[in-house]
Amino acid sequence: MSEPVKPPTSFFIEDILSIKENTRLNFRCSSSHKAKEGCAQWNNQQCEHVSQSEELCAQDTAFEGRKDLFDSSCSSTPDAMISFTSVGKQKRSRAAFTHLQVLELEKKFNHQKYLSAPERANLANTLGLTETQVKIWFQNRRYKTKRKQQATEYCKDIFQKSEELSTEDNLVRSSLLSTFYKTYTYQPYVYDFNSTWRPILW
DNA sequence: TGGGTCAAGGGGGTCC
DNA sequence: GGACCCCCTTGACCCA
Repeated sequence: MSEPVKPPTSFFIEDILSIKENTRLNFRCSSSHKAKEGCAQWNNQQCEHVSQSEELCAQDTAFEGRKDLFDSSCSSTPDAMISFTSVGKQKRSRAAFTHLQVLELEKKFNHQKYLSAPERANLANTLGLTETQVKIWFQNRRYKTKRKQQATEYCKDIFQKSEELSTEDNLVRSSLLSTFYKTYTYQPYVYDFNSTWRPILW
């Protein structure tokens, strides 16, 4: 039951896309996509962490991407988004873009934060998504980037305040601020951006 | 089982 | 008034 291990080879996104064009019909499907979603999420995170090194990300995931292209268990189209419960009630299901789709979207997003209508149509056609899906993805992606940037700036500000509190009277406050800074890095949305530093839920 | 993630829903604003 | 945007929420899914 041991499969031969294929040595990794280098290739380009264009190569993958050219394969995809030949397998477009297999790219659309409506069956279970959990494994693909997990892979897409992983890839998305990887791409964010190395957003400035797309080639590394591409190489790291391209082999899996090829497997995706030949795998008919993916789901990313509106056709696959509505399933039905036993009582016939419509149940909304979340489309999971393949990591290749996410990779290309991220690549485009790194290049430009906004798409014109023709660019969006072209990208949607290339990736086998609808224009609405591409538009919404870019909207969500911009918002996500903005939130992360806000969190980062807020962390810096708080950390500076904690650094400035060096007198003995402020040791407690300094300690609290430092603690806050550390926790905020991991739970930024618990806190209120708009007012003085305080947890929203306190 | 609670929390994180993410595609999609939807309100409200702007622009042409 | 349609298209697009930001912003926030919802619902499905995954994981520790």
